[in-house]
Amino acid sequence: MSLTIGELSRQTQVKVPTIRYYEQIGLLAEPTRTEGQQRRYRPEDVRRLNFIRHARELGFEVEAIRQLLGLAGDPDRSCGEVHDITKAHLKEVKDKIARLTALRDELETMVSCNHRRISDCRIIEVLADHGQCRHVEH
Amino acid sequence: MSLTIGELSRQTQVKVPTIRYYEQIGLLAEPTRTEGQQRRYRPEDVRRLNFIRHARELGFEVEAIRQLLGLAGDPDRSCGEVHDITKAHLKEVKDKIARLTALRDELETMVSCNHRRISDCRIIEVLADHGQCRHVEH
DNA sequence: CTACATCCTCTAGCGGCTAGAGGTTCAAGA
DNA sequence: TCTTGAACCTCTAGCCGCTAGAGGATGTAG
Repeated sequence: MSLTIGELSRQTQVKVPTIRYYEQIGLLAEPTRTEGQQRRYRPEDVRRLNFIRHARELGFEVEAIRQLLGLAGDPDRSCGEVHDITKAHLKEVKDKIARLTALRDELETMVSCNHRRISDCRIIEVLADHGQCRHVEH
Repeated sequence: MSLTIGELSRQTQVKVPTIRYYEQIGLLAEPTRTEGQQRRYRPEDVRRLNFIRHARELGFEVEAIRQLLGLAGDPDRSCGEVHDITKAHLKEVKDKIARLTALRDELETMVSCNHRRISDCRIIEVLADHGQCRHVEH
């Protein structure tokens, strides 16, 4: 019925030390313990930890997850705040994509270097002098 | 003729503690010192630090920059290795863009939540159960 | 009852900085 | 020449989100 930390780890794909870390920073509640002080988890903890893992995979910061968990535990409130957190995160993600796309274009230009001696290498030049490249300002 | 660490900082937009940190980890050579132990930089150091800063902005890791600097200091070698480092980095950047784009789409679906009570909120559901969403595996 | 996989706590480390304490140096102005 | 005070110095500790390892205890299958 109850799970060891290792079983919880296997079911959620979250590493054992990470589970303990989440408990330490208060993302996961302290589970019950056996007489020998080993942690035993309830099946619901799988769901909560999956929530955390998925949110982390999506790039939510721990602090944001903490907020989401707080809101999620209060089923009668409007989900406007949840919406706001997600929207803020979406904006960050879009910005990051824009910056990486500019970067990708710049790297692609750089990679067109044609293997002469270092002293002629465009990559080195571009890195040494920002003005040399068509850099999209950020 | 020589620059204080503050002037170097202003010219390169790299913060003073970061310059000292780069020296500590061996990215920047130890500069000359005044009698009172204050650092004095040569104009060439501006160029080297700009190289480092730009490479960092482009997302190169310190270790990669160390390699690039080593290669750049050896003007007679083929720049094939430089090319390889950049290409590997380009691949990473492309992968990151792909993952973020999938994430963006997922977040956009989530944001279409229509502000009812938390218990109906799609965002919470999606986070709680990975299977609910059309997630691009990575 | 034994073996041994898994668990426990605790501490330290990673990358890439950033911040602060507490003290010293340097250059400009009086 | 002296005095300010901004900028410098070193050192230590902290940030995030884990990850690794030491050294020892527990739990379960055979």
